[in-house]
Amino acid sequence: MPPEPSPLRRRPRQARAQERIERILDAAEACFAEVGYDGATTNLIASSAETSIGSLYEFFPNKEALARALADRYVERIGGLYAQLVVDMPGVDGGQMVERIVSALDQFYREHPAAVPLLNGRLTSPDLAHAGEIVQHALEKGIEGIFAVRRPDIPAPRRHLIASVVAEIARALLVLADRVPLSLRRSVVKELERAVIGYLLQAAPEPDRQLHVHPTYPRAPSAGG
Amino acid sequence: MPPEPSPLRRRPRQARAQERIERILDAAEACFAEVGYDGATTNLIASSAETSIGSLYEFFPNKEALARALADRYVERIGGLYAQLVVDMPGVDGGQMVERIVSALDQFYREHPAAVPLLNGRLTSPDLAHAGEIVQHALEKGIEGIFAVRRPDIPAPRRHLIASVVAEIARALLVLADRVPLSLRRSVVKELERAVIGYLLQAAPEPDRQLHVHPTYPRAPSAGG
DNA sequence: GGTAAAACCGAGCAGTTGCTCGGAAACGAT
DNA sequence: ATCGTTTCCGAGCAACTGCTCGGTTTTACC
Repeated sequence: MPPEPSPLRRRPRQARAQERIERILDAAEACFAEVGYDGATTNLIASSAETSIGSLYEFFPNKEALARALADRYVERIGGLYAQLVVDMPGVDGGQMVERIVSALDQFYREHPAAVPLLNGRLTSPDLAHAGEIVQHALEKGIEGIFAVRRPDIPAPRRHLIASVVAEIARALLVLADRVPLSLRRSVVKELERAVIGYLLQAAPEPDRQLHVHPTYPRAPSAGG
Repeated sequence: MPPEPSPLRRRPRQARAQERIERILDAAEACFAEVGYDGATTNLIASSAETSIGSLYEFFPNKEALARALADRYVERIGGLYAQLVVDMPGVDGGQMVERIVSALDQFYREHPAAVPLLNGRLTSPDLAHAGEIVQHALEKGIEGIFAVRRPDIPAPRRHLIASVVAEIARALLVLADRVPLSLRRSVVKELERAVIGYLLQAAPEPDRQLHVHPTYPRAPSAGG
């Protein structure tokens, strides 16, 4: 299935052009993250990349192509994140597995804040439909892959549903973690871990071994290690 | 703090004007739900309400006022939903409590699909900041109120955090439930119940009595009652 | 019917957006 | 230095957006 032509209008021949393209994508990412896809005008993106609107359209045929190119970078990055996780996954217990998945997703969303408006907008904005879909798909596929290593007994369709649910919960709570005062950020991420662990215990209880459970919530704000 | 003046430019004196206002709000809700806030032009909303753009601006000073008025209707509706729940809450167990909360939120989002873009856009669109905030606040306050009845032992700040987390999880998964084939909708809602129950067990385990736990996931698609 | 207020209308204005296009500047090869 | 290609530029166009305003129609009251 090769319906994925390069979103570039023209392939760069010189190094400076390639660098400029990267700068434009970085600027687009920052602008999308700050004011959303609709709010980010192409002129703003160009000037934010310290280039001209003409140069932007020299390489990207339209605004949608910016989102697609960004999504391609994201898919690549997500693949790397999960590949790193899946290799040493058999050696860790359930609680650590969740911890690592959450940590990886946390890192991803922090390094690539434009992923949020991209995923959010995919339902209403035609421009973002495809870009958002492939990112969402990569996220779910990665979680499902890790989960499959531990739980090959669960039928694939249900595994996929569980992966989707985990991906959605993680996205929702990591967005929440970003709006909350910085001092509360870590505690929201902790809640996210609890939510995922709790959900997995309900949705896919392990036959014998148990996920690590935190039976109490902290009463005092002492350092939670 | 009275910074909440009527979002109406002029108060209607005749019944037909009041009806027209309602029609415009209904149309705005439908348009926001279908193409998002930015995508819904005021001209589209007007013609969708089978009225003129002039009539729309006769009553609403600007586009933002539409979102605010819609948010006001939502807050009112949310209050009603929760009030209905909280009265007979002491008599039900934890699992039923979650079931009712989820059911109420499910009903709310289905009857008011524009709440989703409204809440999503509140972080990036200045127009939606206030409208989204008050709806989000109403949702969290409602959940927190119900939860407070059952768990007065949990400190208020943590109760609020838990309520926020539950509200976010519910929103994320109910949106997911709407994109999935209709035949899968109920099963996604079921996963939402599992997620909330699992999260509450992890985040706020009850001293003696236990939330109702579903220890296995369904192997066959037989009617899950 | 007369009349003043309320309600309604839609062409069109000012501002913005995505994007084009003709030409200038930088580059690589000779 | 010369020339063809690649890169860069930004004024400005066509389309669209939120919104106005002068005027018409409907209503309530006499």
